[in-house]
Amino acid sequence: MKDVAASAGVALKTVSRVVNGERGVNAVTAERVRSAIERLGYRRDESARGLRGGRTSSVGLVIEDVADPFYSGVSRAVEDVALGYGSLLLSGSSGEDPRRERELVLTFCSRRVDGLIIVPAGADHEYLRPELDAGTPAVFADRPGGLDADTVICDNAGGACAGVTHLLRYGHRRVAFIGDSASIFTAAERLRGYRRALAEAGLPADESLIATGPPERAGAALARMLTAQAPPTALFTGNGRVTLAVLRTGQRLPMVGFDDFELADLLVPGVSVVAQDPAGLGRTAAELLFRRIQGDPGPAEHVELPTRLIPRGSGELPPP
Amino acid sequence: MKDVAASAGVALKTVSRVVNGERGVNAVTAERVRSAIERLGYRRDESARGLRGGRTSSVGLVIEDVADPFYSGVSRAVEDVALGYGSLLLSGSSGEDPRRERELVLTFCSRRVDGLIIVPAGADHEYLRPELDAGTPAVFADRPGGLDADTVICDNAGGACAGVTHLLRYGHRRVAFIGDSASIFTAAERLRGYRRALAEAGLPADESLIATGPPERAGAALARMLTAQAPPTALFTGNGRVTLAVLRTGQRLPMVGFDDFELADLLVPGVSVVAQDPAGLGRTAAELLFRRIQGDPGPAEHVELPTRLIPRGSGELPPP
DNA sequence: CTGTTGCGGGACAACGTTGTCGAAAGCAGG
DNA sequence: CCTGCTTTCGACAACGTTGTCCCGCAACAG
Repeated sequence: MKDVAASAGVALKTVSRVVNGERGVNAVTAERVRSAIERLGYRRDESARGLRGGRTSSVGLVIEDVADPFYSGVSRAVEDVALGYGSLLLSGSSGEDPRRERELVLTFCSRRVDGLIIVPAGADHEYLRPELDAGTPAVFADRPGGLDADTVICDNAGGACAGVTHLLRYGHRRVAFIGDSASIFTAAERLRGYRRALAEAGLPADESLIATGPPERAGAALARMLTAQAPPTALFTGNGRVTLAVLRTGQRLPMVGFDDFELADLLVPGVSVVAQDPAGLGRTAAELLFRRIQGDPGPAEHVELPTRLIPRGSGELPPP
Repeated sequence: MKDVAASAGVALKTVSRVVNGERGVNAVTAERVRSAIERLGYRRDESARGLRGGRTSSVGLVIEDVADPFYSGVSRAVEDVALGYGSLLLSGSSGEDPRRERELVLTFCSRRVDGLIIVPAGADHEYLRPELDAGTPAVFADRPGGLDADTVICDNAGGACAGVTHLLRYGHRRVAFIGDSASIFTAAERLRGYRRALAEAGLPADESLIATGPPERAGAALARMLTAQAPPTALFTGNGRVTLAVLRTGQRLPMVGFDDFELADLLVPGVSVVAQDPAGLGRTAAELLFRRIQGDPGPAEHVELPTRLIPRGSGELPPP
């Protein structure tokens, strides 16, 4: 910018004015400055700008893994909203590791993001306190973060309950549940929904039909259940990765899965699912965040997004 | 930092020394500073740091769409490499729009990224010239960028040739090609590979068996071919989206698709594919970029990554 | 006692911006 | 001619860091 000013024979401030489209610059002078900018290939330094003013026009997003279609959908939606607000999205994958999540968040804070959207990997977010106090808003997405901050989550329990109830309607009385580790909030909620569905139907919950743990162990869990004395006649899976793991075993029994996935409709039979809306989740969280960034002071909001049952065949089969 | 210095009763520079682990600070003083940092919740401002020093410890990545599994795989790999180099990844989706790509790249440059990885949407990248001249390295990934910069691409033609040859080996003589718009580099290359395979087998290329255009029109194109006088007995699809579009038509004929995808193995028959390695692409491009950032001066490199044919059933069927 | 060395620590400038203030010049009205 | 207002523009400080230079002090050799 200094060079541009020298080249155009004006003061620094005048260049700044032209770049920012402020008034108070003669048209002729402005043109001279603009041509100097063009000639020198000058580009305003956003980080210096953020240093001087308060805003950096950037927001941070911490997800579990960009390569997971659910989170990449979230990411894309947040990016689009940020674009609309003239903001850049910084995003990173925590890989479900609380330490890495913390590291990412702190990195974003070091870059003075205007706000944060976090899919919590850990339970404790006290480390965020200084930032929140300093006025950097944060929104927790997909799972609650423990702090009294804005939160956008899906109706995990309700969705699971609806999915299981759907199976019960076709006459099943022994519906198994295979889900992710119970320490993960969404997994626990969905298990809660499963139990609620059974309770509402007046059925007892048989603990031998419930398995939780890493998705890669889901296949083995199913095999155990099917070879037991009283095997299930239907299955509810707690997330997309578990659903895939189960499908790969080759075992086909009536089932409904949590999370929609590409090609679910092309399998035979089509896989009935309880679908979340990743884009909606990302969009809602981002809109909420930008409202905060723009100064909305109200109390923390807790939004719950609905799920949608999509029947495709696998969930509409009666017991043998 | 000023506050920390005041609170610890030392000078600014001493705090800076402690934060950066420089020597020349008494252990007692250092401890006093550290406790002040803790007490005040101080966090070094990375943008001010980048302003003073040259490096910002960040790199930019422009892809077509994070929500596309291929690109999210690339993104994840680049992120992992960047993490290893202590660098933050800024990434954005161009949506195949050259204007948006340019805008993103310039935004990244405004933030003074140390380097760029670009999946080119447009053909002209002259706008990058000032940055390259200023010493910001750039690597083009998946497609060449026109400039004389480092490039990492897949062996599109070779992969397509291998896929088509595979079909020919099973006795097909009328293999159709349905691909993305010919204006896209990868699509054009794959079509070239298709033609090469036919030529090598001594077969004429029947233009009525070749269709290019947006994936959503692939289904219609296939329908036209199948109802024509001399329909194809096998099909090669030019990318993952086209493959999906074709599968959704419900038409099943012997086929091989470019790009692997989740669940390809669970369809009946399993879909044989020519697989690219998105993680490998991202990793290679990122490693190359960081070598440049660290000062490697050599001439522009052009890396070509191999593809892998994965037979799953759909490509191993003879003509009726 | 003097000169030298090393260590701990501080003052200051600079990075590239922008907000604040004020100066100079032009113009209208008296 | 003076006064008051507007337009145009520049000087300067400040944002949060870090590199450079310098100073004071203790230890040590001569």
